[in-house]
Amino acid sequence: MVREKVTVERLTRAAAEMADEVGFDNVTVSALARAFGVKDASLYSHLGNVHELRVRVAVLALTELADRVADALAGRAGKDALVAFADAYRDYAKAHPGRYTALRVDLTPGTPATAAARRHSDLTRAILRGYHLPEPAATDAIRLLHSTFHGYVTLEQSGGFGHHPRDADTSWSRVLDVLDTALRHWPPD
Amino acid sequence: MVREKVTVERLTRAAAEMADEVGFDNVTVSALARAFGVKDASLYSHLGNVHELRVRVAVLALTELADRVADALAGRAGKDALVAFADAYRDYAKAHPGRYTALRVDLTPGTPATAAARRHSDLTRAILRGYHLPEPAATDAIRLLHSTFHGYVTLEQSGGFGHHPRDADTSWSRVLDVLDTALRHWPPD
DNA sequence: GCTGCTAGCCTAGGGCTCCTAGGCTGGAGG
DNA sequence: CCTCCAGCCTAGGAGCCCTAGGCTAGCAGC
Repeated sequence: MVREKVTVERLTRAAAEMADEVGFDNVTVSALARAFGVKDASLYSHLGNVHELRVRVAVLALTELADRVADALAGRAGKDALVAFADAYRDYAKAHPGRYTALRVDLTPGTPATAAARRHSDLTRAILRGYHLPEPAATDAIRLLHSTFHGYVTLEQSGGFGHHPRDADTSWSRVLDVLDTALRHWPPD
Repeated sequence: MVREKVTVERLTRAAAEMADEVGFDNVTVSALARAFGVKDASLYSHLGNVHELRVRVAVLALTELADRVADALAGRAGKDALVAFADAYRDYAKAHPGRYTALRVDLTPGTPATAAARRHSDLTRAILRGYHLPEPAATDAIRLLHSTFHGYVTLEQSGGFGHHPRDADTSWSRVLDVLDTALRHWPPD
């Protein structure tokens, strides 16, 4: 473990990595201090409290996820965009389970988290551009997409699909087919 | 607080109530012991460790939820069954946020949790009876439904829908309409 | 009724976590 | 050169999880 200069940014990144390795709930101020070769009390020069650390990891994750999704969406429309978004989302969650779990922390309004969350919501809305849904159907559709992606990834992560032989990847692409159809034939009113 | 005889069942129920009131993560052995007017060390005559307590609450919640859903499904088929299931699910999560959160604990196989989880999965499958989906489409459909319900409820619970004026109930019934359509026109193969 | 077992409480205490208070120091800026 | 302060330290309190070991009341068997 190379002993780096302690900064809030480095602490946040280290916490995110630790979360992916040992689980978000096992990231503690003490463990982080140990990783930096420093006493835990010392970290309070950089952090207000544990909650701030957790929120920082959540914002980091939200930002990274939005970046990936934005990349994936670039130049795509319609089902292409839907699948790219969904895959980027799911791949991120798989690659960074701890960071993904961090997204569940209470992001009380007013924090920089709100901005990151808005960006995320805007990106989800961008998927719909190819489907030409008017409001309020668009909002309902976004909620459906977000719920399904989040739910699928969460259940998969917690092993909810392991009891059945059907491959989770296959189900996933089937689910995306169905969502695409749903968006193309969204009921009026 | 009436001081009741301490039993595992009473501890579990009290923990579930406490979870709904102060959040699942704030249910501790110490707090539970205080509620029973007893020292925390005393609870270890009844419980092996905190994890056991959490799993017990999760199993309690899973069982209660399965009961509600089973009630809701009785005598219904098709979209009726779908909506009844979904509403029972969402209503339970709203009424018992702490218990619902408990369902996210790792239910390692082998525990009585497995049985409760299977019952839950069987009930979800019962919804599909009216839609006549063959395997493996049925499994994919169950995964879609479960993901969407779970995701929607989780996001709603964590305030994810609060930023937009569109009513969460309205979106919910729209989502159910769309899922019903999807199940009726599930793509072949 | 007496004896002995056990369920279920207790105190004591160790280890980890979060966090506060206050002290020391090395290096940057005046 | 001297001052200041960022950023480390030690000390310590409080809460939580859990173990070890002791006391007691009530029940079972004689």
